[in-house]
Amino acid sequence: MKSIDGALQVIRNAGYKMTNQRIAILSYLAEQHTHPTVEMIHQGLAAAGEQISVATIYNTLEMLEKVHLVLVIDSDVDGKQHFDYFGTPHYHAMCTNCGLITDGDQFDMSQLTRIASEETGYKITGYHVEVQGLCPTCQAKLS
Amino acid sequence: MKSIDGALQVIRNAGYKMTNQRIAILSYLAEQHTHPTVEMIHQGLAAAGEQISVATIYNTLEMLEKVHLVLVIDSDVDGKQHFDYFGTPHYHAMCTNCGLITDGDQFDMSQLTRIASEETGYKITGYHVEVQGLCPTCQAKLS
DNA sequence: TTGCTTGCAAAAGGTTTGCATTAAG
DNA sequence: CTTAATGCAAACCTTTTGCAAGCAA
Repeated sequence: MKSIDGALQVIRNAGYKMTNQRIAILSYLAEQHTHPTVEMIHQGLAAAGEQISVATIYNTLEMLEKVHLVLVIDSDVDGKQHFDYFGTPHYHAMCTNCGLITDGDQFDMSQLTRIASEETGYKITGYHVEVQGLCPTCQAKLS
Repeated sequence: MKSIDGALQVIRNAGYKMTNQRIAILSYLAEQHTHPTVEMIHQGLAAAGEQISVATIYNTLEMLEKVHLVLVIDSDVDGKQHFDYFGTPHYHAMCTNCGLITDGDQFDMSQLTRIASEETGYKITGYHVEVQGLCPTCQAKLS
């Protein structure tokens, strides 16, 4: 489980106020090994006794994305946004059958921003690398 | 402008019927240098005198994605699906300000599927690499 | 002829918005 | 105090769905 101390610092430094809701959402994200949707966050917190409105969850996640503490993953499998509270650079593998999202870090993406910047002229601020396929469970299930 | 002959063959081989709507949509995609949304395709075809329902456009694009002739790009900037009728492997640069999507092919992604397959155990069938940032136009506009 | 494809319109459902209330700094 | 953040519910809008009619093969 990741610590959220550094994250709280980033949020304060960006000039945002610290609220109980933001701490709760961040704590929830830090202890998840999944890539939750807004609905999952909402229900997960509700199950823990924290009633936070979906509007606030959307607001908070948007803020967290702005300060680069979370990554948004649009799933074509379920059509929902999934959120990734990440520490180290990594790519995602998404199962086209069940929608499972798995993290990976063995692919070196250090050159991507440099090459993309040179080729397109963009001022690069982030990236997202994803592979699609069948997860091990679905491979077994469908064989 | 790309030829659609090969694409038509792929569609037939996959067992789909060939309709005027499908040919029109494919032709439209082939002559675009943008990454159109369903709405853009619908209006673009309407402007050319082709009235095709959005339901059919959605159906066709889903079919084209299944046979790997188009790529779906979920834009976080406008919240819509953009479609990419592609020939060669490439990555995308998306402008976080105006939503412009630019293609690039100078980054070698040949190892991505191999490494991802080994690391995650997925049976990889596709990938999507995207960088976010400010396009040259927006850089000038915001400076 | 067969059944995939189209098209219309309604429904769905994730996300956004307006505004009054609350609380952080 | 001042202003940002929260919460509720309605509104929004892209995408999906059901079903009747049309058209490839």
